Amino acid sequence: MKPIPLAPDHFPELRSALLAHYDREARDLPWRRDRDPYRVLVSEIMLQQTRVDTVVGYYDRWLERFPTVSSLADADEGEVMKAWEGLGYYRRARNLHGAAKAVRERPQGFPRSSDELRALPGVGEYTAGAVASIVFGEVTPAVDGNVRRVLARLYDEPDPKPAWLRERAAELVDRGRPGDWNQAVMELGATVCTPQGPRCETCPLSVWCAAREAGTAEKRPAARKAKVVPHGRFVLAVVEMGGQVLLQRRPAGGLLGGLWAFPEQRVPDEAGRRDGSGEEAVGGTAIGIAIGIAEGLGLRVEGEHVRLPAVSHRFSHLHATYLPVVLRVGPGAEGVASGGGWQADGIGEELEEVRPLRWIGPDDSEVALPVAQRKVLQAWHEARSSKEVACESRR
DNA sequence: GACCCGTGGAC
DNA sequence: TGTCCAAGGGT
Repeated sequence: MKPIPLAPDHFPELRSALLAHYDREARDLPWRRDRDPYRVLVSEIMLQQTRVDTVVGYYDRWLERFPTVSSLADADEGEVMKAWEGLGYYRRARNLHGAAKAVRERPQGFPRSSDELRALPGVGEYTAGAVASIVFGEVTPAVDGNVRRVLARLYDEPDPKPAWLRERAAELVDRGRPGDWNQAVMELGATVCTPQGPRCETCPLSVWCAAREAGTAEKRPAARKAKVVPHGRFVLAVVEMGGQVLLQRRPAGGLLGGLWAFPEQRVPDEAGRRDGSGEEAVGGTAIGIAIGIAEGLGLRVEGEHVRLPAVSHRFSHLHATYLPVVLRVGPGAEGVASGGGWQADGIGEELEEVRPLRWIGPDDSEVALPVAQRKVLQAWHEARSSKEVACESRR
């Protein structure tokens, strides 16, 4: 069947076909149960660069803990980060928290237009369009990765530019059901017009699809060349005292910002070693570096220092190898994680914790830890447990 | 436009 | 095992 060249004359028929498909096949997702602006905003922020299956659990727990925009605005930042733990791109959590505070400060309440939504932290062009169309019925496009792929195939365009995508998406939006339309295109991209193995046989748009006719669907849009991901190595100071370890809160803004982690120091990477075995090249110096980290925190280490197995972790833009070293400190070290305070940063109204250090146990469930740090904590706990067992057996 | 920013699942 | 990449935003 030869496709019909897609002209504006065909838009009404195309819209009806996709909306009918959506009405029939749409997945039952938690954030589709109602059109509460706060809930839809939460879902859209969580869904940024994150799969639906991953988000569902976080979404339900989040709304249980922060059911309204004001409850989120009033929440402690540590609790917000804890609720986001494991979801990644942690700046989203702080931005969502900031957005809730911004909404609370608005006399008009929740922003009702895409332009106003765009002013909230963490809300860009896509998210503003999605919320405005879904919740408030604004006739505006929402171009995400799915929409980009669907349009690239529909027009057989190898390298669709943002401006071109915005124009195509805007002219196609269904005037009566803009929110359903935007979700329908995304849903099609996620379930039918997939990156690999698109199911053109079942696609309601196939009769208009130029890529299907040309046999180029799977090549549209053209793949971007993969970048080489650099490797980094970090010595971690696992400072142990009385069954607890010392964590430091990472500065907001950077990698894993706002989460708690073992104090670290980056060490030069061994050229050509990407297999994670390069830690041996550091040899005993890792312990010396770890001691330096601890001393920099005002701690005096004593007794035996033991290295834990290296932990490899892939971030989106960095392949990290962590070299954890367990250090012992004597009584009196509690003070490094107390006596801290809060201090204005002199710019905004936010308070910055002066000494973000704290002791935690192996089963701590209060602080938000990155996945790799959780692995190190677990390795420390297991090493410690096995040693205790060994001591027991000698008695 | 390029780069930074997490994680887990599919192949 | 390596590779891709998923309902992007900020700088």
